[in-house]
Amino acid sequence: MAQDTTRLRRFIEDETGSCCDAEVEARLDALVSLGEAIPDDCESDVTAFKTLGNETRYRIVRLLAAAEDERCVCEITPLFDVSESAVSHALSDLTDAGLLARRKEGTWRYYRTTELADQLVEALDATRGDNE
Amino acid sequence: MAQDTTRLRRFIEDETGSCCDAEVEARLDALVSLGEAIPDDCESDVTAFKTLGNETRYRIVRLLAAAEDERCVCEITPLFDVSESAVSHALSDLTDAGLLARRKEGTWRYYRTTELADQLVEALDATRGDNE
DNA sequence: TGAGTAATTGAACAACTACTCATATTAGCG
DNA sequence: CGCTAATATGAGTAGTTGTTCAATTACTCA
Repeated sequence: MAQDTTRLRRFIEDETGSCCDAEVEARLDALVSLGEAIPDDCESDVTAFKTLGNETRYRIVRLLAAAEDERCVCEITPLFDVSESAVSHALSDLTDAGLLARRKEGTWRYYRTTELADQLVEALDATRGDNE
Repeated sequence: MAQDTTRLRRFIEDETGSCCDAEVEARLDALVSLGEAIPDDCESDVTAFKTLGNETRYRIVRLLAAAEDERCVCEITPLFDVSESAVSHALSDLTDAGLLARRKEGTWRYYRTTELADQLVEALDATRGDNE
């Protein structure tokens, strides 16, 4: 936001036949306030998406979402072709991103999906097959 | 999937008091088939998330989702602090990921969100504020 | 057809990521 | 306590990404 608006001015001229400074201003303001509809915690949204944008982490979430229940780390690890450490890192990142929750019981650790993860997975499945 | 299962065996012993090979097998199979509930186009899911996991791209999607209508590239560009080229790359990546659709009219290009993008944004907003 | 404009594309490179290996933490048990 | 097991954490590094700059395409109109 601090860019050249000559192209936008020409665009408005194209639409309306003419264009004064005030119109460019008004259009920009309207766009900016649309942009401001973006929630404050945009950063955490981006983090959630970024965290799901990796096959190992995404598959862990799908597994736990399908399970509809918590699972122990030792149940999850054998399903993946990466090291135990990599799975542990993945679980930890997912938890930090608010996509998984953890429970300890002795030396075992159980993970389950959060509401956020469930909603995102559901949103994806809802549009699956649609071509738009 | 091809990992050590000694830990899983001990886990089952812990739960049930004892554990034979068949039980370990059965447990693993159950977990594997949960894993197989993961859709085939998992890769495109990961791509969608990865693409939203960047602030520039995410904010473009939020903007267009809030607009509930198409917008010309020249309207979008001035709102962002990156180069025109970066916005164009972002729009292109989002389109490839199935999150935006494009329409040409003369030299102007219009972009709008797809159903997939709308659903994902909505899923996020639906859980906003929840602490789980 | 040629000048001018909107948008896209490709190359280059600093910044970031995802994994592995080694080590640390935490818990149960003799 | 000291041993072992389950998981987590940190450092290192090969590979990936996001941006910019420069060049290109695609369209309009005189």
